[in-house]
Amino acid sequence: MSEQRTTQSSAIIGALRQQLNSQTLAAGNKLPAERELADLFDTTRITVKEALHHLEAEGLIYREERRGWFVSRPRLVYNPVSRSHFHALVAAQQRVATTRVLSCETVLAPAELVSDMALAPLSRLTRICRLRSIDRRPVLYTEHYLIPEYFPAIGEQDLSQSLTRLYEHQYGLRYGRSRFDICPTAARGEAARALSLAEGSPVLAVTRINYDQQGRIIDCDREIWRHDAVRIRIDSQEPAFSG
Amino acid sequence: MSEQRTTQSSAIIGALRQQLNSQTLAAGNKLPAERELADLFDTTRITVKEALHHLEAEGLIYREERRGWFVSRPRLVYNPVSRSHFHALVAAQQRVATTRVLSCETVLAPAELVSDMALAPLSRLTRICRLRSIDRRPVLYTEHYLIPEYFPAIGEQDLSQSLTRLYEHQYGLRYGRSRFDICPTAARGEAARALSLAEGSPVLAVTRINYDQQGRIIDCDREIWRHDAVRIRIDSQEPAFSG
DNA sequence: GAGTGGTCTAGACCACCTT
DNA sequence: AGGTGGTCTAGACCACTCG
Repeated sequence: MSEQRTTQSSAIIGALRQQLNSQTLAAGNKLPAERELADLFDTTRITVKEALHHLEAEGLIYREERRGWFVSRPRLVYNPVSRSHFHALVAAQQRVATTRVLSCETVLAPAELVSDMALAPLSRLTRICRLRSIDRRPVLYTEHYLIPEYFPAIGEQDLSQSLTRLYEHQYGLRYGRSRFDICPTAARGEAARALSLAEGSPVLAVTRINYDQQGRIIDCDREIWRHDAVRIRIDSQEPAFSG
Repeated sequence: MSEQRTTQSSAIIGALRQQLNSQTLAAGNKLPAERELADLFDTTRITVKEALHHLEAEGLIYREERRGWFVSRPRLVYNPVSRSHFHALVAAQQRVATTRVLSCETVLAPAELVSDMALAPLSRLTRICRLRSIDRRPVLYTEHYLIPEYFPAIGEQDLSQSLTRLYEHQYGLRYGRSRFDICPTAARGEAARALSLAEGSPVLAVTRINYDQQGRIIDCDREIWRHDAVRIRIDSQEPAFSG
């Protein structure tokens, strides 16, 4: 029944958790350096890291590469099904959103998308990469893959706005049904760098395949969320077998 | 543009990833012991652990406490909105499901549920804890909190079956709407022990508040999934602002 | 240049699982 | 009893960020 063996690292976790709960360490604050914490708790950096990784996994703190550890802010409540615009959603939760366009180019369709989007082999897609921040902290890296035929000259548009809105106003395309995949995994490559995450940090990947109102696939988007920055909330009105 | 600095740990990650892709290490296999890997790659256990944690975060391998590291099986594709029964869902994906009832007792309502479920302070709830496995591997720990008045003598029922079915057939209660929260976090306490996860391992928490067809809250359930065992898939038929 | 985390060495003892 | 991961020591150098 031992609720928790008191290891050194769990003692550190407990102490920090208390400081976090009592707001002594408030959202956005920087934690003391790992070496400083090691001195404070009279142990080594490895043990301190162990404790920090634990709190990171819980989402209470986060890292920025070589900058230090920080106290997480409340998670954004996000409903991928409702398609609310990112900036509006963030504003509604009293936070400040920014979007930075990283790139927009034509690329060979990645192998997994060829099958997911039912493309001809060696198809080309327009890829738009963006980085979105809340309160100046990067929390979401997105890649949109568009069928080029439907979106001529999209590179000349303002891509920092809602793409959903752009699709509709500029190209007359509205979403019909979509398929979402939500998958906990690890940050790698471009996404890790953009989010200033260490390779292998836990993230939440949301992949969406979008159809228009005629049932044609029009694009696919991959969202990589910092795992501690988001909570997905979905309201279902009627269960599948109620009728 | 350095795609990946070649640290020792990334070399180990690469080597293991290759073995995993080529099925040399096939799903369910046990990896060599950490000490053995350290010898193999001529490094220390800490560096090996670093690499293993990385692959664990990606969901390619998993740990069982003090038993070793194993190759993950394909993720279960799960749609929480559709409410399909766990055993049926798993069988449809050519896997074998088992359910073990851990406990069923009356408890004081946890503080967060008092507000989420709009209960009177110090209310009592019936809590049912279960552990569900796929192909003999525990992957899902669930806690159901029921309003006791609606479910008299539920402790005498067979609780290893679908509770949804039991609600309907035994108590005449059918779900109306529900609210889901999906949140990546870390395993703690009872859930960690039941899933034989180390405290702090990443998990996916799915919390659901269920209303019946008259709009009364009837129960709340918390699901803790091993993060590498599941992929959530939701098909949306009509976006919120299409009509 | 100072400070930070990222990586790494070469060990050690302990708690728990398997046989 | 022997093997495994869990925890820990006491350092070290490197790469990157920031002022």
